[in-house]
Amino acid sequence: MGWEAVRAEVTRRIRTRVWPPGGLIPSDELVAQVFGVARATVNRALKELADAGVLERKRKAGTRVAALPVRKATLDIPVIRQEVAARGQTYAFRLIRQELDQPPVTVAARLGLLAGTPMLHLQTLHLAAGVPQVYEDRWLNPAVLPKPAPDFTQISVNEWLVATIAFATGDIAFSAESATPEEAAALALHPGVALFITERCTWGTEAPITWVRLAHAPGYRLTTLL
Amino acid sequence: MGWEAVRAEVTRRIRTRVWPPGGLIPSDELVAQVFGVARATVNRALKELADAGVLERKRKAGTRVAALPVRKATLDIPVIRQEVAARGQTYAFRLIRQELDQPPVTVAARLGLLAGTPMLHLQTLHLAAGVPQVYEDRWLNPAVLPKPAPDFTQISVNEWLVATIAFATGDIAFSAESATPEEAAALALHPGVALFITERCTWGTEAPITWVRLAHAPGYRLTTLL
DNA sequence: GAGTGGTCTAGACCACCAA
DNA sequence: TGGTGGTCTAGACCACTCC
Repeated sequence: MGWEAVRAEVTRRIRTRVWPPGGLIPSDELVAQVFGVARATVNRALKELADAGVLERKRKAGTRVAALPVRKATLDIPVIRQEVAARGQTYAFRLIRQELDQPPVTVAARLGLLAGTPMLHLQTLHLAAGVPQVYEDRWLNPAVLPKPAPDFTQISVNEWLVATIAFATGDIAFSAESATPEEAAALALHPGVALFITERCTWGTEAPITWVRLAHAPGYRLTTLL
Repeated sequence: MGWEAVRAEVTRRIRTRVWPPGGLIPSDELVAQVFGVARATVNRALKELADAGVLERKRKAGTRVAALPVRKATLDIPVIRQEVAARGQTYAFRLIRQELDQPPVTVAARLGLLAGTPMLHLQTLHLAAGVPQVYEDRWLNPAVLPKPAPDFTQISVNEWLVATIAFATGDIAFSAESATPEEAAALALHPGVALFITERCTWGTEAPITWVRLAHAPGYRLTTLL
């Protein structure tokens, strides 16, 4: 009996209400004895279920079946080039603007920078098979750039970042907004069209790195398994 | 040196290009010797990094630093009531319609049902502090209902499902769409406004369960840590 | 075929925290 | 403060897959 079998049997007992929602299940030790496996194997299985939101584990308090399980889904955030390539289309990007400027207060605040700090403002259009797909509005902390700075007309900022500033932390937000005149023009759409927006904030180990807003052309769907 | 320390040291070596993108890193065995820990500890740390998309592991081929790391983020899909309650607002819902009908072919196809199969069509409005938040359009397989059927004017379909049909699988998709006249009316908005759409498909162990489309009022953001 | 990661075991110690 | 989950170890066997 492997840890997957343990997980299967535990979920079966939960589904069939042998272990009802909100109820305590026996300790790892006891479960291990009953199932005839090592405690580490039970631990592995129950940890997995806890990560998935099915169980709640607390030292001393024991393991409890979640009353209202919060479903957790794992999203893949792909690099745009790969996403386009995966559909068998040719990828291209166009750097629309690149200049040092003062970011909006909202952006500076989100990154934790002083409002007056100048940042590199980059606007990029990403295309699939020649058709505009994503309009990217990015503010980049110039402090993270090497000297001389990379040529962002040749390598997209996004790809330079993932290849260079490895393993930063950050957060991400998804929303729906009507296309601004600027976005509509870049994506060749009518203003007001509903756009899927991805907004990302990234910090390195020492300094804020970048804030970016991606406006996806209509038809874009972010999907995942539940 | 615990597994978190191992993970930290490994990410440091990747960040500092000691182990460059695309390159092989030493075998678990060797890393364990060098770090002076058990192989299981190394395995735990490297598995974590592989799950996060930082490493690619293959038997015999070894462990490789991902060339273009695909960021993975974990989303929490909360029950609407909890989401509203978490903001300190009172939750309410209104069942707008409930009738047996033939689902659109797209819905039947997604669930893998014959096009002619009648399903329970439910439309629900979810409110926070009296203000419309989410318009829910749901098709439910009547085969999963007990007899007599629950009173969906008293308990929301969503909550009845999570409490009853435990541990189903499914998929979920997010997109942005302009409000249909129906949605605009229900949410008290102008037609054409950009709405954040969640579309979910759920299967039980034996039969398809439900297809649901949630239209979120403007301002809704789905956020997570990267 | 052989090297690698995946898993299991038995035992141990520790950190946490509800009782 | 004792019970519980979290982690580590040393050793073992297995499954996969590249060579």
